[in-house]
Amino acid sequence: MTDPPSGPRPATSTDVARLAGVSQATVSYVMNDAPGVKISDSTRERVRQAAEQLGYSPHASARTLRKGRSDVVLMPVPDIPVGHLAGRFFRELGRLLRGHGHTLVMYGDTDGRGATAAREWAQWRPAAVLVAADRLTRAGVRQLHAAGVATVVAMGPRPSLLAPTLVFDDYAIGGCAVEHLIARGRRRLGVVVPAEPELAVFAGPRFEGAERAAAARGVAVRRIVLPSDEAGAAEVVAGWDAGERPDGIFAYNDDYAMVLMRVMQDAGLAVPGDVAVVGADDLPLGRLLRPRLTSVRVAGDRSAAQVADRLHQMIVAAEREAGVVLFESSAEIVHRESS
Amino acid sequence: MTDPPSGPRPATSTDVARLAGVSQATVSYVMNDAPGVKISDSTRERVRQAAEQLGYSPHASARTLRKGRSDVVLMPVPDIPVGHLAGRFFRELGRLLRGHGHTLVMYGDTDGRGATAAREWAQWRPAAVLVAADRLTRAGVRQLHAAGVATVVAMGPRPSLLAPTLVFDDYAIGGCAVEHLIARGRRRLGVVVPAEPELAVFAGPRFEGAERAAAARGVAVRRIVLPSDEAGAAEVVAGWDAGERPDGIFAYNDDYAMVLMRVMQDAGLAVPGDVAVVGADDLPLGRLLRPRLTSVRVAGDRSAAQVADRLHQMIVAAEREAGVVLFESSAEIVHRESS
DNA sequence: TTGTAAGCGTTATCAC
DNA sequence: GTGATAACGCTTACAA
Repeated sequence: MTDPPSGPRPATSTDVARLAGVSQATVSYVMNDAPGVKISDSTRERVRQAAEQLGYSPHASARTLRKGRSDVVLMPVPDIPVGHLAGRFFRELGRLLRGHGHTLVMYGDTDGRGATAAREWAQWRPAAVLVAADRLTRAGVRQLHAAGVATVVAMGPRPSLLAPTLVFDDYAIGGCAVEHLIARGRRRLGVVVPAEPELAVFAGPRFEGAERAAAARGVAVRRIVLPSDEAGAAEVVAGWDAGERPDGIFAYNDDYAMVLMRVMQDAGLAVPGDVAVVGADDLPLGRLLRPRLTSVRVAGDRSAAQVADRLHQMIVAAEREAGVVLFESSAEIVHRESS
Repeated sequence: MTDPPSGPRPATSTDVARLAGVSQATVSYVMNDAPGVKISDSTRERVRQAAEQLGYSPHASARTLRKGRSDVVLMPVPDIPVGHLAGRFFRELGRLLRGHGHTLVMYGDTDGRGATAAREWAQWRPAAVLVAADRLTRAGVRQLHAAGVATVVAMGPRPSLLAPTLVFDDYAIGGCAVEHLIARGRRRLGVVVPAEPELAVFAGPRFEGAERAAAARGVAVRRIVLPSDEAGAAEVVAGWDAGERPDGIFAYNDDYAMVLMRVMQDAGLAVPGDVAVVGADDLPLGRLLRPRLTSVRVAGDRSAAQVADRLHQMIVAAEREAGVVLFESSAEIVHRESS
């Protein structure tokens, strides 16, 4: 791949041993606080000093090779924009996993799935793989397990049949929004589906959830395919007849809600007078709009801390029961002025 | 760290060799398309088949150990929220680096700096490290080079003295905004500095850039420490005397600009009548506001493709000249209704 | 054209 | 308590 390193070689444990005047194994014992091995305090101290002096940093690959598995929790991420909840959640999760001796790594891969993708992830012999549920196949999971990956965790809108799952419940988001709209007396409901295809993974469940909740109350919903740019959105709105125009819209998320509100207002429609609008994700900016945007807030039923603990436990025990829910997001309405 | 893997061991190149009836070395040759080694097509095919059948995935750590360096481009990221430009830029960069055989990896680390942090990054023997300029020290860079890291790249508002740099020019952003405000006839200028301390890295340069540009035109700027929440921001605005109130404000970025606009309007101030407001980052949402927000758009002087190419070249050649600018963002005003 | 064998730096199993 | 020593899976001279 690349040329060999030039310049001074990095210090190895052998170098440390030489400097400290002990055997190489002793260095390893000291560095890892090996259990069941007694090392005198003086030796311990000398080794520590020598390591410090040489700027010794154990070679992660050598360790992984020897142990058969790294301490990495691998999160392969294609180009999907990460929502706000997820963003915060994973930052926190990463911080917490460190406390358990793991390192959360976002791995910029292609958008492949199944066994082929799994093979690439497996190269790194991670302790766990955290990946979108729809990128897993039975063969892929098998491949990962065969590669010594202790734990495969799926992420998706519902429990995966292939692995324990972090459930980000997009169905509930749609349902919550629609229930609110109905409670506010709206009956001609519209649900935005982004025109941008990369959002389909989230949009599908949000729409379905909305549809189901509406159906349960005997209300129909209409699908509104909306582009995220103002001009395109304006065209969509301009195409509405007064009669068939919705009086309540779940706009997929706050971003689309803002575009929609703007173009509807420009078209002379009052929000919420003529049309109520509900977004999702509860972006800080939404509450600054006129009218302030009603939104579905997505929260977790469990803290990132609990997920981190559980994940660690699963890695250690090599648990791999499918269908288990490690985390489930909950949806709740934040009622403001737009609905 | 964790228990050893259970179940079937992952297939090794030796397993593949056995199945294909060739030597282990041959497997390596075939898998890597080794240059200067002729392998008959039939052998090649048999090896390929065997690898496929066993679901063989080469052990990245073994490869790294042997070669002394991995193909990873490591990007250690603490909890700093990534701006929009940066987000898009790095997604693109990641995609492009794959084409060169590298893998961009976001590494969730602590927020340490200097040699200690470098030691942790060095563990992975990455081909390159991409990191915030202020986390680098001379010792840290030396440590990385000693660990065989071919290339250390800094990211910051100006060329680093320690490494080649991706310059995200926050000075220019502040300057651009203030020049615009002055051109629009504003003379009592305010510059927002977020109350949130984690933004200081960006806020400092943006403020300084604004200050310098103003000074060059004989105008003073006033520092406005603004919290990001509406109530806090409202308090700040309420504290202004009519006389000393600014007539033009650079609001740090679009987020703060939106809060500021909202609370100023609620306080009875007209935008841009009484106060002109300029944001930065040109968020899509800004143009949806009333009035539509003027913003400083941050663009690149070079495409991510060029940076990827250059970075690859640097890795291969182990170039490490400090002061070189690999990328420099440019700032340009997007004039809308708020100024 | 293919096989043999020497390491890469670490951890773990034994002797001492 | 500490020190040899044998893997771990791979790449790459060099031998055949």
